[in-house]
Amino acid sequence: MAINLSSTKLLDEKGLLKTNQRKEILNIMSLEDKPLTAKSIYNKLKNRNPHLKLSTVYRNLNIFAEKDIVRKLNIRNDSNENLFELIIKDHHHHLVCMKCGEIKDIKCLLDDYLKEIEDNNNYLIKDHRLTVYGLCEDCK
Amino acid sequence: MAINLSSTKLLDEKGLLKTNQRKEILNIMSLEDKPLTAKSIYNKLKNRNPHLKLSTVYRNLNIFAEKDIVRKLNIRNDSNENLFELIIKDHHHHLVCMKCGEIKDIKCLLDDYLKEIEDNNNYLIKDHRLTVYGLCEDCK
DNA sequence: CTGCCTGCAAATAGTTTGCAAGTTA
DNA sequence: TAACTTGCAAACTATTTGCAGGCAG
Repeated sequence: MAINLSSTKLLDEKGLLKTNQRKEILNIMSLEDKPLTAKSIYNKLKNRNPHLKLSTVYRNLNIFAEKDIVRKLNIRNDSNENLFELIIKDHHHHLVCMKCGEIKDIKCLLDDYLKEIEDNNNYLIKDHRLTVYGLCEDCK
Repeated sequence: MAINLSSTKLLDEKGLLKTNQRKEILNIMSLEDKPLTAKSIYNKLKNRNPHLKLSTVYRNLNIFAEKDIVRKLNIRNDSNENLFELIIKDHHHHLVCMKCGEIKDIKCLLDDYLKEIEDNNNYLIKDHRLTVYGLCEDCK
């Protein structure tokens, strides 16, 4: 389910300069059906653009995160690298296989629960992240 | 709600040598009502034991995590440091204030939802972590 | 042309590791 | 004493930053 994304339009909307590096980063992220690390994005792109630097990827991912184009997950991979995913309209969570590392998207059914938390704790709830860990069909 | 913990008993049960450093780390963690970073544990302990090294804290937190004494959270603080908490019998989640950083424990009501995920995806679910972000009473 | 962006190199910061000396049982 | 743990210093790895040149608008 690759996302159909117009990277130039998105960059325009957010008031960011439309550079090739930025468009390529967004395009790669929209083609993948899972969160990516800065390094994996870099590796996928450096064939086409040998001048691209990892620091540029990091820099833009941070800018995208500030502009709510991208979300920095609080799941990290085994190498302690951050994972990033495009923010798209449908909110979802992640189901992670503890053995092979497969990540699936799962739907969110937490609205009632969140309302209860909000009332009980006198908080204004803004966001939440759920990660479910288990063994996938092949690994269990 | 500091946990009443016998660190020596716990270390015994897990087959770990009962050193002062380990006991002190566990005691500090049981006194705190929130997840701690390696550095904050180190800072709290180095007054009493000036020889203690940060690497020793890290080393033991990792050993504790392997032995299921401690849990490494996938929330990180602003400095990108890992947070650790004692694993205690009652499962719970975290409610984090986005402004002041306060972390509260909240109860888990996800059993039905998890069962549904398990069935829908053909996974065997082993664990899950929810973090809810918002603004606390004082910050909102 | 003007300011934002990138490549490059070097710095930061969190965490890990090798080793010799010290401690636990 | 034998095995395990710690202090110490140094390495490692992910991420960030300063700067000069390059590119988008």
